[in-house]
Amino acid sequence: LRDVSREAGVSVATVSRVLNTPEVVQKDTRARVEAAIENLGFVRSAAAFAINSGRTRLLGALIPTLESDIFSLTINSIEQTLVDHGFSLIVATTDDDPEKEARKARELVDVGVEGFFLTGVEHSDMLYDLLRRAQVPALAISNFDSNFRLPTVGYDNRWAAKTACAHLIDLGHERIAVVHGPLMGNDRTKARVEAARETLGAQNCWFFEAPVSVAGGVAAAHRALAETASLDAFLCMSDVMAFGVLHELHRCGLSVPKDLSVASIHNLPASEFTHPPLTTVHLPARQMGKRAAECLARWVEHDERPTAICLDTHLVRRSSTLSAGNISGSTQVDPHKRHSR
Amino acid sequence: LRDVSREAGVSVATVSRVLNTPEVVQKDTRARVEAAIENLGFVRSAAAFAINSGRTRLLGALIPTLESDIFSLTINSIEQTLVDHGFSLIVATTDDDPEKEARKARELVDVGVEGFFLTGVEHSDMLYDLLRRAQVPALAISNFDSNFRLPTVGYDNRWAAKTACAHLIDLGHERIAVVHGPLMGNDRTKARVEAARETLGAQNCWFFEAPVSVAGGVAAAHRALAETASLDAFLCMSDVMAFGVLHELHRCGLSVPKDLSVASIHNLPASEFTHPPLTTVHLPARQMGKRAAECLARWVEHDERPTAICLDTHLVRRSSTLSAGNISGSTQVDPHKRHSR
DNA sequence: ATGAAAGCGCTAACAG
DNA sequence: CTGTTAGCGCTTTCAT
Repeated sequence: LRDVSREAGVSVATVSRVLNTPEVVQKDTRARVEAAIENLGFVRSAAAFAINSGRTRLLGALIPTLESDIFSLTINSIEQTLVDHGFSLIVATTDDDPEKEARKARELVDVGVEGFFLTGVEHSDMLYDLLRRAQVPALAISNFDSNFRLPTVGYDNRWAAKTACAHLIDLGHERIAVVHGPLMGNDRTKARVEAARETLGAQNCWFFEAPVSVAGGVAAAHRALAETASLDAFLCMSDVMAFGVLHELHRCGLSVPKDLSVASIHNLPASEFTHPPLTTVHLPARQMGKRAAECLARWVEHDERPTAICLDTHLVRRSSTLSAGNISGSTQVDPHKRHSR
Repeated sequence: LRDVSREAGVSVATVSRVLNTPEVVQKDTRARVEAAIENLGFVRSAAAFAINSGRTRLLGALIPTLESDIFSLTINSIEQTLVDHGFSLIVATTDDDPEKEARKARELVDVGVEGFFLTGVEHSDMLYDLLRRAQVPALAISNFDSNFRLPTVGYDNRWAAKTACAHLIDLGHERIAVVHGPLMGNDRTKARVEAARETLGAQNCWFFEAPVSVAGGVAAAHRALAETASLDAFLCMSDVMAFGVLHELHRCGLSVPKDLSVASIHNLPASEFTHPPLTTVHLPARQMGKRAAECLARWVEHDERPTAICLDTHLVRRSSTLSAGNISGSTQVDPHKRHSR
């Protein structure tokens, strides 16, 4: 910047002005300065700018993983929305480990983020402590809880699970295998599983935990089929696992929804095109990203602490569950055919 | 920091020391300072640190989108590897638009990134200009080209396409529908399509462009079936599109691989569990992320400009293409059954 | 409209 | 081992 000022024959103050408030500097002076900047290929120091303005225009997102579509969809949406507000996004993955989350949060504070997107409502005290000390606004996504200490922008995971359960019950299903990812450190899954147990009744459901992946779904279905007689339906806590369940069921010669129904939660773009198309509870990942980004941007920018936002979830009925018209007696005796319709 | 020094009754220099080189300061002094830091909840200013050290520990990734598994897998891997090197990752999406890419790159330079991951080898001059002026190292991923002006860490897209084509030809297929995403701004797709045209022979293949998504694959397959008689096989330039093709074929009552073969490129985690499991050319996304992250970290840290890295790709044969044993005459006359075996 | 000068919060010689 | 001091590169009064 000093070089530029010399090259243009003006003071550093003037150069700084054409950088920040070009309208206050005379036209020809500005032209000269801009030429100098161009010549010297000057790029202003981010650090120096930050130290004076107190602004870094950096936001951080702490998410379990990017390998799950639900999060990559959300993050993509957050990033795209943030552009319009002039922010850049640092992503950090936590693998649903609160310790790791706190560690990475610390690193993000150290590089100067002005705000955080956290996932869920289960965090370590170290993280809360950091947030308080560094005075950094933080939003929790993927969950809705108006009583949580941080503002939440998300959906009601319990409700989503209940919706799916109610649908299965409506269809007359009674014996249900619930397939879900690791409970450890994952409050969203916990909430869904708990809601399922309550809605279905503990004696009507069997729980199978496996990694959140297609392969995990395959493994869970395999175990469910082996360990549980006369199942009516599968309820998966995430679509990717449902993909695996569908695959395994097909491999075993079981027909969906004729022999068993499969319902899920997420509604990923691919879920419309499975065999058969998947009945699933839609979770508005993209919309959530957008709303969360807007909230945090406003919070950081205008110091307006947002209030919790609850996004709508709803059942998308497709053909992996019986259509109401089909609920008439069948007389299958195969152990894996449903025993009640 | 001044507050801390006052609270601890030492100079700011000492406080700075316990922050950076704690071992050089006396045990009890250090304890006092640390207590003061704890009391006041002091967090050092990232900007001030950066202005002095000249380091931000920030790297930027410019990718088309996070909504495609191949990129989210890569980014996930990059982020995880970077942690070990003490870097944080800013992600910015470009939608394969060089202008947008250059704009975002500019923003990233303005927030102080020390290095870039770019996608592919097609970029705007503005971007190169920026890279030169800001003196920021940049790596190109998803592609291998040892002659490219920037170091590349990727795979040979032409070779990947050729591998898939060769497999289809080996199987005796002659009339092939090539399904691919938008060519505009996407050098990876261009390379694959071009290689396919050369390998297959222009008179043996038909090209169908659609969005890179399952729905896009469905649409492309629909058009291919309607517009082209007696197709032998589908070659998809990305697995997600193959998922859609498989779906549409099944919907039309066509059997894979009996009536038509389907081959693809990517080998996503889900591709093992389609119906039938997908024959596809494996692209090592995670490994690429890891290698790229290591290269860029080393470059930024030790000023060692890396040399291009070409990662291995290989065909993963599954059942969406005929097994060699099956290549015997069939006498179907349905217009969409293959005419030659 | 422009320049001079005082910091921003911290690090790094250099002195003691 | 610890304190003093001079910046780092820029923004921002306050004069002119």
